[in-house]
Amino acid sequence: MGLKLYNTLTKAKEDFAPLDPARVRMYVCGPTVYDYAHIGNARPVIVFDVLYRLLRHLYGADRVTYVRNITDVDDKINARAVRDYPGVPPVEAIRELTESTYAQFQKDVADLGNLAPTVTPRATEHIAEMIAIIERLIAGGFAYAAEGHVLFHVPADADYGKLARRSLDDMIAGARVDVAPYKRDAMDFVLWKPSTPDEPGWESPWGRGRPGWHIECSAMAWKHLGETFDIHGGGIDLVFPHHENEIAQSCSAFHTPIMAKVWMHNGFLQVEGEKMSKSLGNFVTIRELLNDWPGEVLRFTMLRTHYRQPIDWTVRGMEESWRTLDDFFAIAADAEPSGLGAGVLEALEDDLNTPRAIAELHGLRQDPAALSASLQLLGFLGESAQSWASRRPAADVDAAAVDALITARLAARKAKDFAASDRIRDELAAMGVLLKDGKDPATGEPITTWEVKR
RNA sequence: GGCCACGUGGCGGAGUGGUUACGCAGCGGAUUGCAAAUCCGCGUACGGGGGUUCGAUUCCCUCCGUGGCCUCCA
Repeated sequence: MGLKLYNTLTKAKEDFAPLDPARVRMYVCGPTVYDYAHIGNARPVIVFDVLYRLLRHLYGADRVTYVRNITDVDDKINARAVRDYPGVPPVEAIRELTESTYAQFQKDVADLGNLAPTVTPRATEHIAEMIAIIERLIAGGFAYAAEGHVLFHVPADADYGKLARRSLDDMIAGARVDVAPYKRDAMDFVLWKPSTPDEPGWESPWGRGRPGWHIECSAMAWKHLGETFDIHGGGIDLVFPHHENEIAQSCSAFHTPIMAKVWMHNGFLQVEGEKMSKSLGNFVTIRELLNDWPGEVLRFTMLRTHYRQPIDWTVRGMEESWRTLDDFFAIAADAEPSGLGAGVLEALEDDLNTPRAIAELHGLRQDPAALSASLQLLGFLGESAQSWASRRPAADVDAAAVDALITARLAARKAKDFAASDRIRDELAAMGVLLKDGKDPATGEPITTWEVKR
C-alpha cells in the first residue's frame, strides 16, 4: 500500500515519495544538552527511530540519511557552564559541559534500542554555515543588522505562519514578544546576537557574537541534507516558533518554496496524569528509569500510543509492557527471524501506527519467526530469551534451596503425598517463588520450573 | 484573549457512517491430584445536548472537561 505520513504542513495524511528517488533525507531536532535528558526527550528519538528503521526497510539501509542534531549553545547551557566550569574560557566551558551531557544522552538513547543516526551534528561546529545563511538573508532583503544583532524581518516573508497556521495579526494580538528598540517589527526574531566577553562567542561580520536558536537547524540541515529534503521531525511544541522560523530562514535564503516536504510532530507526554515539571517533582530522567526498567520496556511503553497522541507515562503502563515483552521474548527471542508480518508493516506504513502494529504482533504468537522479524523491525529483541528473563530484579531467593525443595516436592507427588507436596509449594510461595509444573516432552516425566513472583 | 489537539468498555489503546480491534485485568471452560502456566470462550464501550442521515461512536453545531501552543521547552 505504500508509506503514508501525516504532514503538519497540510494537516493531512499523504502518500510519501522522496524528492530524490535514490535517497531519503530526514532531519530531527534533538535536545538541548545541559543536563540529563528526561523521558519526554526520549519520545521523538524513539518515534523517529522507528520511522528510520521503516524507511531503511522500504528504501534500503544505505539510502536513508538521518540527521539528528544537538544544540550545544544556548543560554541555559551558558549559565550551567559558568556555574560548573569557573575560570574556563566560555567556548571551551560549554564544549566541556556539552561533551559530558551529550555522552550521557547518547548512552541513554542507545539503551532505549535506537540506532545511531547517520549524522549527529553540533550547532557549534556549524557557525560558518550559519553566518553564510545569514549573509544570504541580508543580501536578499530578509534580514538586517542592528546594534550588533542580526534579525530576520518577518514581514519580508509572505509565507510566514504557514506551518503553525497563524496570521501575523493573530500573533501580534496575543504577542508577548520582546519589543527591542532595534527591531523593525515586533515579530522579527534574532539570527545573531552579540556576546559579552564572558559569554561564548564567535567572530562574525557583525562582531563577536552567537547564533539565535533557530538558525542552527537551518544551517545543519543545509550542510548535511541540502537546501530541501524530505522529512523534518520533532516535538509538537517546536511547531511554533522554532520550525516556523526555520522554514522562514531556509526558504528565504535558498529561494525555495519548501524546506522539508513533510513535517512530523510527536505529541506531548504527561507523567501519571500530570504535566511533567521540576516544580511538581515528577520530572523523570531517562537514566532514572533505566535504573529500574529495561530499555525495551520504556521503548515498548512509548510505542503503545500513537506518536501524535498525548501519552500518559505511568508505572502501571511500564509493568504491563514488561509482561507483554516477557511473553514476546519467550516466544520469539531465540527464533530465526523470517517473514515479516504483513499486518505489522501495513500498520507502520499507515503513519507509523505502532499501536496497531503491536496488536498485529499479538496475532503472530503462533509464528515465532515472523514475530521475531517484526519485533526486530521495531527495534526489539536486542538479547536472548534467557538474558531477558534474567533482567527481573533478583529477589533474595536461594536457587539451590529452591531446587532442593522442588526435588522434594516431586518426590512427594510421585508418592501421591499431596499434602506434603502442597506444603512445599506454599513454602516456596511464601519465599516469592512461583512454580510451573509440566511434563518432559521426551520422557513424559513430570518436571517443575519456577520463577520469581512479581 | 487568540490558535490547536483530545475525551472510546474496570484499565491501556486502535479504528470506522451500518459487521469482533487488540492487550491487561475479570469471569466461564479445557487441562491439573489441587494449583500455576497454557489453550478455548465471554463483555458489547464510544463526554452531554442538538442536527444531517434509512442509520453516527464515526459528519456538522453547541456545551462541558482535559491538555498544548502563543515566552525557553520533545
